[in-house]
Amino acid sequence: MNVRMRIAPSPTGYLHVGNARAALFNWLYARHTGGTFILRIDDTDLARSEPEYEDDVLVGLRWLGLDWDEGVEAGGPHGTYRQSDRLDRYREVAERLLATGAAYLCFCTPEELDERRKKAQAQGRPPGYDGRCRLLDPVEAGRRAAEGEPAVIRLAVARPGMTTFVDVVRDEVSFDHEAVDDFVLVRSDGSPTYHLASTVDDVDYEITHVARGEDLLSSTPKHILIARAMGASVPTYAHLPLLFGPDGRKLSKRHGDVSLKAYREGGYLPEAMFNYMSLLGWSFEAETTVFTKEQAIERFDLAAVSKNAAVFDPEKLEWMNGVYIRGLDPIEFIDRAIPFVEDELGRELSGVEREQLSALGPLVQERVKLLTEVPGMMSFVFATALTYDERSWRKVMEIDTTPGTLDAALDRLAIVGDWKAAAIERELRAMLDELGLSARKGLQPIRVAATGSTVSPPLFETLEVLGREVTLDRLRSARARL
RNA sequence: GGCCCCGUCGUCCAGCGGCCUAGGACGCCGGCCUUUCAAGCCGGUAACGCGGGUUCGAAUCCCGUCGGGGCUACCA
Repeated sequence: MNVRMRIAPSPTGYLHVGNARAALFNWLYARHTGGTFILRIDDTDLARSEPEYEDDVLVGLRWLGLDWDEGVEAGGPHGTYRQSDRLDRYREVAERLLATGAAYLCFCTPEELDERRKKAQAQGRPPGYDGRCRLLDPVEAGRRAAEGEPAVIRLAVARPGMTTFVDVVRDEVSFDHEAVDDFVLVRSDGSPTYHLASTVDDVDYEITHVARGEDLLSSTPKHILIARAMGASVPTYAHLPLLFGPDGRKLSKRHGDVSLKAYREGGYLPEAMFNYMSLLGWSFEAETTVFTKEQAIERFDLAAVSKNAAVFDPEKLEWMNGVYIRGLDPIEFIDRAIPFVEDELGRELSGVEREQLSALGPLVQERVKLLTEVPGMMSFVFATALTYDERSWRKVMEIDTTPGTLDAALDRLAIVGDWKAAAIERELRAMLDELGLSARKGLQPIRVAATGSTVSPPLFETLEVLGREVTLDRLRSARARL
């Protein structure tokens, strides 16, 4: 059987990391099985759907490296893969279910339903719809609807009854139909509900495996019932553990950054994001946490997905991002970092500046966890008038050996023959000997003078990149400021 | 309230009846290295929610209990 899986986000907001994780698991399994991965846009909620969000979904998935074989922008045998283009189809299915008696018209008003629900809940009964309109004569009901009386279409759920299915991650799950009410398929304005649209699409697109968040577990009997009523086969379901925020609740906006976009712009590498997210509810192997996309595809299995919810841990993600940054080819690192530097600078870098950046690149690369940290770590190179970090200045410039150190450094650096890190180091170490200073004490003033901070890339290389003129200039300025 | 799901270090995972005096990773703490900061290396901290069974033997199976979560819409 050819595996066909889909991810069906609603473009009502930026791509959520929970959805991105679900997309990732679907993609991994599709790739693992040599199946087909499909991107469908569930935009039945016309009021809240925005093109900007749809765009963000596409950009986000591509950024993560999740390519789709069918769907929006990729095409395929099923049209546009957008629910808003299939309204007629949902209507058609609903009419047929109505005709076969699998569904019925309901004229209860929202107010009545609300009232009855409250009462049921107060009495400890299942709060769902009580099925009252099911008793109506279909012909009579049809006439009322034709006359314009507002009506919804509900599925006639078998009662008594029970729906049982085997969930790939949770094994067998059953729902007594006591708790599955005759839910709405089509609203009184003629629009399909999520349950109808999503299930019809899954059937029409011949989806074989539905892997989605556990929040949809209790809706699954509804989807199975619709598929069966359509005379279609039921896909295999896999309900993925939910992603929690640090407070142990479903990850949502109030937890801060829940959009993938925030991570894309926050200096994270897609490889790291991919790796980290794949660990939320799954493990590559007991002792291994860092692995490639290919390795993940090779080993991924829905049946091995964990049942318990996972807390999204930003600290571990950041650590992992550092691992991936350090693993980057130096050229690649600079290429990826440059946009962040230019963004911070508000202008493009010149050729010379790019070279300086490249020279310092490998030294900075192993010191950052996020690409967004690069500008802060390199900006001193481009500064025309250096600003000193106040704490750094107080800590090392206001001690009594500093003036002498700077004077000595100035003298020695002026005569360094070949302005290279090795020569600079030789000269400065000789200076330390002469002054009887430890490297720790003697080099810090030079660092602060040259970079403005006690924290910087290694000093000798840094001075080499700055060049003799700029270095001497900065030492003089600092000396004058003492 | 009803239904459903879940319960191993603070967090993410490993464990699927004996290999467990419970393993890895993040974090945290300490040390080494060191021109700062990182990185790296070494070491440490820390968990089977609880109570009953089943079994020669239970983190692993069963029941209960407690706890957490999800759903409960003419949202998705």
